[in-house]
Amino acid sequence: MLSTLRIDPQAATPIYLQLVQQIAQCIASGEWRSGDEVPSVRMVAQRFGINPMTISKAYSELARQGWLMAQRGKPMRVADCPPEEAKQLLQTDLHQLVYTAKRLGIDLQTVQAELAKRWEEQDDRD
Amino acid sequence: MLSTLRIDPQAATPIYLQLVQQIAQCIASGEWRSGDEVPSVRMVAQRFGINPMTISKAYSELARQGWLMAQRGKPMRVADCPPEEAKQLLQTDLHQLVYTAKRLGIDLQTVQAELAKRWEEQDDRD
Amino acid sequence: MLSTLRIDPQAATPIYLQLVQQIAQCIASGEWRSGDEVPSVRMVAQRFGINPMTISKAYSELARQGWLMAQRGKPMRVADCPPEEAKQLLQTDLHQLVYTAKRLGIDLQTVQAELAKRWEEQDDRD
Amino acid sequence: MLSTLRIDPQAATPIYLQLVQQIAQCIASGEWRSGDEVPSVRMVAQRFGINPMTISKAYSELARQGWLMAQRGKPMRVADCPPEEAKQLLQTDLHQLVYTAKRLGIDLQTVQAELAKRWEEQDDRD
DNA sequence: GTGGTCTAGACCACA
DNA sequence: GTGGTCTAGACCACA
Repeated sequence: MLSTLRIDPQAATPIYLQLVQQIAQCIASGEWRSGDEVPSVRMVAQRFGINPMTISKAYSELARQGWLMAQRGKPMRVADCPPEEAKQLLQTDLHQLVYTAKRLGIDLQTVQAELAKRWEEQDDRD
Repeated sequence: MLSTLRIDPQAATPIYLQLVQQIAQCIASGEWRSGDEVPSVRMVAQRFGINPMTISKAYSELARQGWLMAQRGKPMRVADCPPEEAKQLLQTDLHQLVYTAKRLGIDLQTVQAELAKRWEEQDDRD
Repeated sequence: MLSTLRIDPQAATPIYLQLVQQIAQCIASGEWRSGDEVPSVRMVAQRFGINPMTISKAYSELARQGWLMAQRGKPMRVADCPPEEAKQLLQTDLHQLVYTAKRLGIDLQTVQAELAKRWEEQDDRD
Repeated sequence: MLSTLRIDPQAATPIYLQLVQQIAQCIASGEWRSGDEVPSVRMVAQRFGINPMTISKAYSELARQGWLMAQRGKPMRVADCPPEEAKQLLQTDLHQLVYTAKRLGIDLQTVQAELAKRWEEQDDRD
């Protein structure tokens, strides 16, 4: 499960937030399945050379948002029913796009065309 | 020109960045025209109750990106030729959207539909 | 006797404490009677899918508080004379309530009213 | 504002939670007023001899819950409109009390009487 | 000045 | 083994 995560310590967004966003997407996309055990704080810490508390902070936030379940003394698990926030992730991006496009005076048709073009070119990885 | 700007001191994004993004869009959209004098640091500061240093930082960044021109001793002006970055603004948002959609396993058709729906509903102001 | 207990592995309060509190209440309320044999550690463990050590810890704590009697080699039993702590359970909750109410500046009359209302609505199970 | 807070490093409840609960009550009770600047993380840390991160964690949680407002670079403030959770504080305690009383088979009248008695005796401080 | 993030490392309750 | 809390101390962006 760890092989999907990409951490960039140099990035502007804090490390713990990078983890939160990426793991949320892993769950929303079904890559991490409900009930799966999540890699332990220590494992992730060692794997990426990050302080355990940083991962701990990310996991806590994910539990608070409902993506993960915490059970005392046991490893965390992917929550049973991925929350509504899954769809929310896309909506946030759509909102930003529409906002920018309208401000720039670009019409829907052009945006749609650009979107289609980009869809072809852009690797899933980026 | 100030009436378009909306500053949210509570937001996660720093105030100076809010200014940078919004002013860049004002210029890209033609709302602020090439050659126009930009409102002085003091004016903006007073208008929004923000520290002048914050506006100053935003203006410097905008000048660096080529949106504004600084002339010693004179007020800043909107740059002659709005840079290529105008289109870049949209591309950044498109990139983020495509990335999320692909991760979630949503197909292009669905995204286009959602985009069209959102386009109708979303006010230019939001 | 087990059918009364409700364990929530997700809850913030440790499982062993959930057991302690609920069993103490079962005894205080007379549901579990003096002299009754208590379900074995293994039975409880199996029934709820909990680690036996967790139940063991709860039983020890209950014995220490005087709710249960341990007899070498024999199953534990409900203690002969339910301790004074029975009343104590209510007092603890009252203390917390009064503390909060006074801090919030709510008067006794209002609290009494709220209490009566809640008394009607709240199921015994909750 | 600091003189109201009482921290017990020995207590079972984590220090940061003690802070969260007490400050929430200070706000709900009107002792800390909307718009007031909150003592800085460093001040509280020094005052109680606690690590700044512990206070920081408490403040973040309070901001997340809506009790405090964070503004980048400026001191935190008590939020404009204390959230609905104010009433929630009392309800939580009431729920616990009713639950216990019913389990013990105590009737409403008795509980009310005990409540009144306790109300007289119990100091606001406890 | 402010809060936010991160590290390195300790100790804890819990299972 | 697990996650949760806390310390001491550093560095950062921001105002």
